[in-house]
Amino acid sequence: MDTPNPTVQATRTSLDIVEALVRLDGAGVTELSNELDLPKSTVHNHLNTLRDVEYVVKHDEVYNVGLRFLKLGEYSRSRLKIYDIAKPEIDSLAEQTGELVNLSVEEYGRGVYLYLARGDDAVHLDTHAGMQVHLHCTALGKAILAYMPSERVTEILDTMGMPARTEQTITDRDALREELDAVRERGYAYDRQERLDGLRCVAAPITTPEQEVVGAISLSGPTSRMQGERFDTDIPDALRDTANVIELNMTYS
Amino acid sequence: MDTPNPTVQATRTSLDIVEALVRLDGAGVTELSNELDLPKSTVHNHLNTLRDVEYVVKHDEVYNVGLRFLKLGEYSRSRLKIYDIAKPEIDSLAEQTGELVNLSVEEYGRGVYLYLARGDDAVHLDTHAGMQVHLHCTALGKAILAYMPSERVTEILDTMGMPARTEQTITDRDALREELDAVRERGYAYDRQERLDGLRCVAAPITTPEQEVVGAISLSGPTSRMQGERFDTDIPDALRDTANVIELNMTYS
DNA sequence: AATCCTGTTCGTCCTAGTAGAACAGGCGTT
DNA sequence: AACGCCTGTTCTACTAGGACGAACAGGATT
Repeated sequence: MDTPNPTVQATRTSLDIVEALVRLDGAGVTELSNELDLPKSTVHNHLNTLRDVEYVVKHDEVYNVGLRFLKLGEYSRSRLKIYDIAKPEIDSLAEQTGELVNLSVEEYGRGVYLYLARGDDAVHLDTHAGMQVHLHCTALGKAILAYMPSERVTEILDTMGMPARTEQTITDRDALREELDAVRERGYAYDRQERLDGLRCVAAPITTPEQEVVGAISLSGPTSRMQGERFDTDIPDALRDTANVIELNMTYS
Repeated sequence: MDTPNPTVQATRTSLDIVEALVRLDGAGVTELSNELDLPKSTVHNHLNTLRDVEYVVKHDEVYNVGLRFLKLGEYSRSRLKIYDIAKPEIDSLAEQTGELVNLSVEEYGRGVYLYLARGDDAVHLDTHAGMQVHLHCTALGKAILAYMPSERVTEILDTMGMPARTEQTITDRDALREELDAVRERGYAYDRQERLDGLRCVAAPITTPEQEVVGAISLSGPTSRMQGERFDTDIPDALRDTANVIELNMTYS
């Protein structure tokens, strides 16, 4: 899986260019050529191709990614059964609590946000659909890790590492393992400012009847509102309720 | 623009494979090989590459597009200023009218839906974010075409044609030109079952102070509810109001 | 007017992607 | 239980075609 099998360099280059366009928020040929350390003509060829297939647009000597990606992105999300089913439940939980509620799944060892629902008092974060996060430093991630086979957890930690995001981030494997044990016992996971200072989250896993985890839902809020009974029981209960509804709808449809 | 300049074949192939994965809703190597008329090993190489860069996932011998596209798609949309600004206005218009309200822009001669807001009574259509439609058969499209330079309209009609979608679709150029004149006079466009039977839409363009069109908003509903004063004045007025708010926010921000 | 940016085109060399066949493993059938 | 028929994967060779560097063309800035 990590071994570089026979592979298509041109595809890598094209996608590198697309990613650079995102990173630079639009760019010209020369800029990309410098950024990626490729000859201008190569960059130009790829951009021509991407434009020809209508994946990239050009306005006034500035290239950018086109809306074909929107179509693909929407498809990549909607093909996941969990998205359709969880969306309305998450919406109502957000409205009910006023907070920010998220749906995410694991892909390539990272958590990917599928959908975010904002209640009236929801915090404003950098989170957005499609965003990737490390699993070890989020409630979502810990909820997912806790219900994964132990070997897969090891594998993920090996490849992704456990970088510190805040002072509170768990960076020790054994500590994380203990935390995951606790998550399994409780049935939900906490994030106490482990990814962002001032932010606390609670997350519940979504599993199949066979106890295979397919994703997680979480609720995020400022430390000020996330404490006491609300943080200890009310929100966890609400999340587990919602998770249960989603699980039921997943199995019977 | 249509001339096949020096171009990267491998990139085309990779994207062909991705599109085939969407079309087939997930597929195996052999299936793709048949669908695209390519050697199995070539398909396999591309899939390996796409998997290595984490754009494609594989579950049980079935390949599918991954969530990296979600990230790109969300970016491709959110980088358009009109999206951020129009979204809340459209949400409130949908809530207020109970119908389906859409935001779209033109790209490569087609209309692309950026966002859809559903009111309580909204019709259930095939429309989804990222979907592409012909401009000549939708209210959205006609609102956009009406405010485009005439040569660009000709160019688009030349490359895209004017296929009939229903009995009502305008398939004659002169008739369309007249319709576009009427749109400019009224300030909004109609679709009277021209794309889908039983569906009527009203659309208003979003323009810059220099009268350059940057997109359009539309409202769709069943013919039963889209008639009389509501269809003739109420909804058009509401759309123009919303469009004006969006235009103002676009210029002053 | 001359310099210094762009983006684009051209032509060559050799890489590296394509193609086809052979291999390996599961599943279902007989 | 052994066969055939699917998969996906690996291997090897040939040569198509993509990477590259330099040259070209057009604006803007000086």
